[in-house]
Amino acid sequence: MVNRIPLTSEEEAVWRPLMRVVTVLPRALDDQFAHDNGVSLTDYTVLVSLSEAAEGRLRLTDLAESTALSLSRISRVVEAMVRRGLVRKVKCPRDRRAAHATLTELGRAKLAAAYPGHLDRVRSFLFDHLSPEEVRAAGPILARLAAALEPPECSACPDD
Amino acid sequence: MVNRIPLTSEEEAVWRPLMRVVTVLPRALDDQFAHDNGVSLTDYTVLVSLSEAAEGRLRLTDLAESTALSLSRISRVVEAMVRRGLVRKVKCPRDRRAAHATLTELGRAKLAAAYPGHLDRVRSFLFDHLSPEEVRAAGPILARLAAALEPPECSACPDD
DNA sequence: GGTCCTTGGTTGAGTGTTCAACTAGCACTG
DNA sequence: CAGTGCTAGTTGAACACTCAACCAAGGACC
Repeated sequence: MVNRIPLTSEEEAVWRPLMRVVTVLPRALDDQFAHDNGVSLTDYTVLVSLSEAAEGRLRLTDLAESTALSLSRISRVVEAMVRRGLVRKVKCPRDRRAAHATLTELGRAKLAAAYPGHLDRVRSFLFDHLSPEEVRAAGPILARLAAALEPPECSACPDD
Repeated sequence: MVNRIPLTSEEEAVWRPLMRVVTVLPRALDDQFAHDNGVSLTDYTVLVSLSEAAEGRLRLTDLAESTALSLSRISRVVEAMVRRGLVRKVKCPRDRRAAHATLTELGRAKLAAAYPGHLDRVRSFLFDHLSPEEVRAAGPILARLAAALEPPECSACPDD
């Protein structure tokens, strides 16, 4: 079942820098946020998710899903953001267990303020080093990889 | 100085799944390690770095560099691994400030035991979803990105 | 409308991680 | 060889994150 043939050197040449990117990139982005604005990368991700949500609100569970963070983490992060006035939590009238998170004006403002610097970093970390063709080619590949990592609840996968 | 033009949709299609991969992949690998063997992804990375080091040893600072982890983290991680008998710490005779970390037999054994399962996951997360051409194409690109993230001490970069 | 199972969310306690302050040893200068 | 400054590593204290236990509400079934 386990394939013991080691990675080819070409595979190594993909895996190693990928791991490097995966460990360094989040920290690099986080540092930038902490430095420029008073929000962490996690906070920023939450702000973005909420700003893009239909009706501008999300249940915590959906927020967790859309940010790829655990529910307990989202629960605490949102709690902290509520304290700082970035988001609001409203009890869902439909399901009294659920809570919706929405952006406050301050949250929206923080997001807008953080955006340009973030964009700048994204370019300098990533797109400044990729040709347009590479960008075009990378999209579908990354989408496939991201999908492969979601498995826990695969929507329409054959039972394996 | 800051380029405020938002990402193109093609860039979005790269950035979003990349962030997803970057947040989910480390956790997925870590879970596997925690489950299969008694080592974390961080531990495993340390074991690999040491096993590949010239003379089989590295100063903590170099270990931090080669694993892309902070020195203080490495210091604590190594301390914990010493307690568990996976590595040994030897005072460097040349520089009495420095300490070399080396693998113990147990550490080497743990690494060997963890390797096949790890390999398996690497394939199922990554290489099972890439064609050989994609692998070949991705290597140099990722190398470039990883290099772009290292900036703190750029070896031969023009002063900017 | 009671019983049982599931889902949404919170929380206590433990672990991991970071930052800044610190010790100790090296290296250069005079 | 005192003085200054740098580098290797450690550590306390704060913070982030996770896991598992938990409560409260919905839903299904009888």
